[in-house]
Amino acid sequence: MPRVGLNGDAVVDAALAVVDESGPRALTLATVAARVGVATPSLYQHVAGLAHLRARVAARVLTEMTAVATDAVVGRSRDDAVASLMRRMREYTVAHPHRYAAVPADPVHDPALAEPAEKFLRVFLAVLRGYDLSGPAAVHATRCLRVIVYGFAAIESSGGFGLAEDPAETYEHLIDMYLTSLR
Amino acid sequence: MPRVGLNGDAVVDAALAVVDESGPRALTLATVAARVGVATPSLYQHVAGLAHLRARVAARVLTEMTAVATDAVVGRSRDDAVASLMRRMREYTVAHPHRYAAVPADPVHDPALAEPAEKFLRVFLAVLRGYDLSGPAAVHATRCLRVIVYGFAAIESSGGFGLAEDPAETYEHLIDMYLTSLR
DNA sequence: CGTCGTACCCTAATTGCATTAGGTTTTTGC
DNA sequence: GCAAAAACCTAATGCAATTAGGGTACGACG
Repeated sequence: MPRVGLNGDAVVDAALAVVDESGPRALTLATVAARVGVATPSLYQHVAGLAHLRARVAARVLTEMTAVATDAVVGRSRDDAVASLMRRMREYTVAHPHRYAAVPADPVHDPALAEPAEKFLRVFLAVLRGYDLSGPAAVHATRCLRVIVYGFAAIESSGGFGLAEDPAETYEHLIDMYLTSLR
Repeated sequence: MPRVGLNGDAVVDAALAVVDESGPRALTLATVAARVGVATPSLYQHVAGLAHLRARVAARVLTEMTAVATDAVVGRSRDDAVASLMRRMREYTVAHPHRYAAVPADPVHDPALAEPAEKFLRVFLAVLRGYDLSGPAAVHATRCLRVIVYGFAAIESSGGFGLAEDPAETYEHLIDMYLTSLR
């Protein structure tokens, strides 16, 4: 019987493919096993179980988003950087709507996700360093940014904007709103 | 054998109790059945299945939120009404964090939820009628409001705000930000 | 007061998934 | 080549949803 030659990353790859195609709710060990051509229990050689696989998927997505966010802000500062960050985040969630939904709203609570989540947040904090915000003000500003980016992405990627108006335009309003509030 | 005398609403009541105590992910027919003192298959007399039960729970929550929102805005207008609406929505999600998470992000897609979701949205639209926004502007303004309320609630109710700063203060910033944007 | 029919509720059985246990075979390091 | 480790398998268990089909309380109606 030919051996597949799997490893943890390959399993996460397959899981990500499943998520992209059918959403996070379709992510089951059985589906992933079928996709990589292996019996379900064989996956336990590479991941500790469904919960662990989900965590690894989320970690992968967070890492990707951190890369996108970082790339969006290099060489920019203040309003330019913030607007670029926000637009790129939306681009990512539009391109991979299900992938986005695979990361829990509270990544910090999962020890396996704490580090990638931390790194992701750090980009937001860094971009706000261009404004002189005292300690607490920086926290509030970061949270507001996060609320807007997260809230918009969650609603848009689940098809929540039913009407004809372009969501991109709504998003520009939100960017304006946020930048104005930084004054 | 004593008969329980169940009905659809009682099942939804029990489901809501489960959600309140243990979150939406703990909502299973087995748990609900145990709570009302009945064998699992007996629930099918009153609800069509787990998916249907979830939809009914979500509808109940949406209806509740509509009542809260409506109450928050009666006798008020413009900034006063908007701020009151936002604060009351947060109060609700703080009081029932799990309940909030039981309604899907895209309620309009589920035919069973379309009507209560519609009614809920109508409150938001109504409160913005106090500003003279032309057609598309009203849509964008409603969406922005929804993004902020939803995003904040989602993050706060999942414990996403780790730091020491008071989330209420962050929320006031968001209210200010939004009201300013309406000028 | 009886009895009839409709709900209401049950047990039994099926299916799909996660997970554990315990083999067997391929690969790898020496 | 050979022993040990690693990758994979089948078999078995448990839990939840769902379907099928049978018994029984209870209200309506004679």
